[in-house]
Amino acid sequence: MGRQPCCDKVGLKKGPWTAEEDQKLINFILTNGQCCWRALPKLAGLLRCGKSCRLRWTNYLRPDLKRGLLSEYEEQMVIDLHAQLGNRWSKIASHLPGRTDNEIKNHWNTHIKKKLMKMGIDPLTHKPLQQQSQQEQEQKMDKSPNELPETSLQSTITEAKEEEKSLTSALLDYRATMMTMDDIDGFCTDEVPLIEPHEILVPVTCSSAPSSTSSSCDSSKLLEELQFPDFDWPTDCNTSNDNDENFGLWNDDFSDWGGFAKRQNKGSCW
DNA sequence: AATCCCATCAACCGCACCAAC
DNA sequence: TGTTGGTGCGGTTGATGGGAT
Repeated sequence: MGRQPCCDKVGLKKGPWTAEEDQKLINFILTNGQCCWRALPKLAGLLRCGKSCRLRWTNYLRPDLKRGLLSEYEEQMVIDLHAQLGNRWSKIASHLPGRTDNEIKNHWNTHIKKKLMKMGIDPLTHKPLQQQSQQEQEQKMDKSPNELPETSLQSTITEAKEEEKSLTSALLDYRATMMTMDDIDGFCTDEVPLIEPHEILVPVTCSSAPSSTSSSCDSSKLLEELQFPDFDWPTDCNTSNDNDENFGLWNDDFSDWGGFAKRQNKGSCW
């Protein structure tokens, strides 16, 4: 006997969220806290499954989310953390306050992967591609040393390797710089520390308007305009409401939101 | 101006994990 | 100890916008 589906899908809405749905969800969570996602849609008057609500909240509506592209520093952190943790996006995201696993995963697949490939780094192993292919070749040689034919391709490969070498050293230089920054902050990626929000100094270039999909457009407007009635906003944030980049300012007082979340989770489960 | 193609990212799906019983 | 239900996670899909032709 298989598992029950997370929700009976009959009559439930799918696809992009409307501003109205967003508002319902936000209002409900801010009033009641997050708890029992399965029951939430009914109680909040939403025709969505609990899973969908949770995802919408954690990936898009949470007020502590940073919007916009990842900074160079964040990107480098993602790369370093990925080297240690692999595709454990939620773990990686936990080191980048205001970023979601989904966001990081998407950014990895669309930007970082390509960037690394261009630099001659294998995004899976984080090793230089040439070194990897050499290893693979050696393995092949071990298996069948006489099978490798000398082809004209090899000279081309050598040229490509030279190019890769320079790219790789460029990357290593870059990483060394980043490591120096880490040293300054007392951050060593080997330890994979939890970074306190106040330690993150990320230039918020939120002019990087939130994504352009239909639902997000509606919702970003909603988020800008929305007043959260029962929510104790950090003062910094209130003072910056007239600024389109205000989401970034959450970083300054992220701990307050953490406290809020804890409070909400602790006490107010209906 | 119309169409095609590609990149991006929000949202979905299915499985894994964990706590409660 | 096994079962069940709730939640979290990672992979994948599909809608959308923008650039190229």
